[in-house]
Amino acid sequence: MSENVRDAEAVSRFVEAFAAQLVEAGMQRMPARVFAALLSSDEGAMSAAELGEQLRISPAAVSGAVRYLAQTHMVSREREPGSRRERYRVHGDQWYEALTNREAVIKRWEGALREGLVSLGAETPAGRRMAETLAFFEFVEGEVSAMMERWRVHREKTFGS
Amino acid sequence: MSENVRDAEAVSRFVEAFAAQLVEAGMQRMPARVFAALLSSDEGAMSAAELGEQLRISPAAVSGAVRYLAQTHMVSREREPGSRRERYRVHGDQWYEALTNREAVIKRWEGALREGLVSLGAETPAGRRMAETLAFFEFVEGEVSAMMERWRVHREKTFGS
DNA sequence: CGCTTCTTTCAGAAATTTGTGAAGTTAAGG
DNA sequence: CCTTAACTTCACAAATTTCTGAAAGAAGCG
Repeated sequence: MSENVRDAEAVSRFVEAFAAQLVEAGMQRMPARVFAALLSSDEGAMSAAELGEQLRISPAAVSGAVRYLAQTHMVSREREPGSRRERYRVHGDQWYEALTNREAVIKRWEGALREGLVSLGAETPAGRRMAETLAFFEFVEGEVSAMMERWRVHREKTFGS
Repeated sequence: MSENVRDAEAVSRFVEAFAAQLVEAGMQRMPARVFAALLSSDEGAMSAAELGEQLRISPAAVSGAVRYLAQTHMVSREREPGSRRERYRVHGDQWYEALTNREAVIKRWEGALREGLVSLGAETPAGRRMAETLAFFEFVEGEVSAMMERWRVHREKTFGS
């Protein structure tokens, strides 16, 4: 066993373990597996064919998974110059910012809460509870962007540019 | 239409709309609906029978939903004194702290990442990427508790004790 | 104790979700 | 243009999840 050949089985174990956690947190199985595979690849990028082979899934499954991941900004698509092959890349920093972009989710929660507030009346006990919940989300929303700013600083210090 | 009778249809609209958002964010349907119903109730608490009637679901469905919600600390169970009826309550402040308890989720992600780091080797490109990811989660974990502290202060100011 | 009321468990029917093969679309490269 | 490689879409089979009715299990109260 050569030392610089990645241990395919160790990689696979990680991919499946990490994907399982993502699934448990609500992500669909295929996007989770594809994402984990990209995260653990040395280049941080793979082609559809490579993904299909490593994960033993059909091109259709790869296609569906990467579409989802691209839409949610967890990976970006790149065209390999001079080829119709595409590569899917996890951008070291971009992806966890995307994770934080549950902001979109929070926004929709806020929308639903605001409507409820209107139709139930702000002066009812239920209305007051919902107003406080809404305030919490608004607070969090503001805090998150400040936190990401601090992270960038912290990251710079720890990992260099 | 009397003014102090809650408009059942408006409540229902809110419940279903808010629950739909929770579902979209990964929560199961019944827990989401039950939770939304509790949130929009004036008392912030309902019995199993009331939940079943309002949501048009079986006792079995209520039972499953509240078990999940109790496990994840989104609601607490209370025994109605002198009765075998139970009430399920959303504690104004307790529940969104529970939401923040995605911390448990993050902890498990960290676990998977650490294992991957070991088996892939910290000195590989993939290893470095995972180390940075891990550092991000560790950073977030610390920030979240500080944020909740600030929220409590902010809440005090805005809503009184 | 036994009756009654409420809750939980469980097996299964129904609905939904998931992943595939196959056909369809696009675009590079001769 | 035509060929061919790469990706996407779609209909369907399989697997999984969800919710229910029915039966069993607790716990108050007489």
